[in-house]
Amino acid sequence: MGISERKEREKEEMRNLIMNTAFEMFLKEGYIGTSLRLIAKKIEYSPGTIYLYYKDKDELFFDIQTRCFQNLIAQYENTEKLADPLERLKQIGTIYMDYNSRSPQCFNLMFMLDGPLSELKKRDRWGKYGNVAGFFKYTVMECIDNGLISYSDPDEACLEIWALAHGLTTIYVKKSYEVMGLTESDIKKYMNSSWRSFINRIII
Amino acid sequence: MGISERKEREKEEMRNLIMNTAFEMFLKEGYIGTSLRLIAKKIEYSPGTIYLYYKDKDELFFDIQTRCFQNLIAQYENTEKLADPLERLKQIGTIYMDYNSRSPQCFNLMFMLDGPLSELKKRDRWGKYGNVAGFFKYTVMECIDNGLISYSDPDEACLEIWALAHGLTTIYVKKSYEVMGLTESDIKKYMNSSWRSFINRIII
DNA sequence: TGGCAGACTGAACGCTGTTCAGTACATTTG
DNA sequence: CAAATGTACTGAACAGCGTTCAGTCTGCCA
Repeated sequence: MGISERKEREKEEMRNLIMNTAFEMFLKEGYIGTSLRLIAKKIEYSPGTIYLYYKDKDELFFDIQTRCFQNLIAQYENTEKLADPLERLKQIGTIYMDYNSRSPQCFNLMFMLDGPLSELKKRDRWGKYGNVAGFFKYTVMECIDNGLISYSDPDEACLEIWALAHGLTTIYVKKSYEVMGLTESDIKKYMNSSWRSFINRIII
Repeated sequence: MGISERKEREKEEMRNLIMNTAFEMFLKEGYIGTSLRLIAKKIEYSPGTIYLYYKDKDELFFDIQTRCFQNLIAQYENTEKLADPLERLKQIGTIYMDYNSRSPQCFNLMFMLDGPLSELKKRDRWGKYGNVAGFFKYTVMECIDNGLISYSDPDEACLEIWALAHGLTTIYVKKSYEVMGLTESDIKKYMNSSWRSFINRIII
């Protein structure tokens, strides 16, 4: 059945076309700025067509969110090779803040928007394997097991360490540092020093 | 000129009516869920009327955001009386996380939405007096001056301490803890312990 | 070659923020 | 007191949004 296979392939290609176009537009304009009508116009199809490939906007942006997570994971390619868990932990934070600062729209979609995130939970994508959280938790546990950081509960350790990096990133991306009268260059500098100082505090 | 005064008063009352109604609806339904048309319907006026009192939706929600900040400030009424700056610092974090967790929509408006925040900057509301940031910074500086916490740069100290509380709150409000496979009761517990443990780490 | 299945369209629905010509009433003026 | 002015308000209209669906068009199979 070569024909049905070709149709399957064409369907896949169309989904990819929509996804790639949507992702590109999303990076520039964000979630709200990327309408299905504009995506349709860009790929020169009618708005209704997108609904033949995606149930609704949420489903499309769920896939975009997944890609954002994959991109984040990809940043850790070289980090995984590091033998020293503490060194790994340091880099995880640095890379996390760096990637999210450079891709604020991805950060928004992954952690700031309510919609797609709840979808993520339903679909149970937070598996143990191959995702960022798992890698992070594994590293933290290794640090604890080797007596490198002063935590006993891995979950609490993960949350606290993540919260700092996440908080710094959020403050940066949302420009909340303006509340404190700081400039963008201030916070960029402080993000690095704060992360270093925090790591030093938790090292045994 | 009693008439013009009455008109002034009526104008003020109308603005308050819009604001109070909008704020009430906003607390329940959030920024996106609160449309000008629904506000207009609730106060039994036409949609166009709101534009006689507010330039646009952003300006209205800027005022709502201001109220959110005022409410946050109000939480610190008793805290300001504390003589011990370290005790004050502890409470600032606890109250911050508590208030924002109980009023997630306010938290969103204050720190997650892009629009009104940039307006805030333009209008220069981040003054030194009477706002949360000022009180926080003053407390941190007092801690440093009295040799209570191991920081030298007040700005870095503020940012790092805030980042932790802010990160924990963000993770809670946005339910991002689900990424780590944690439940809501988990994070509630960990938010308190993480804050305590962090404070202990920075105490000299 | 006729019929069918699937891809696609584009108008339509109800929603949004926003604008503005027109109305209706209160106040000021002649 | 009547006319003119001013202002508060309306509601239809515009352009955009996500979404639906009757209808069309085309390529495949019998």
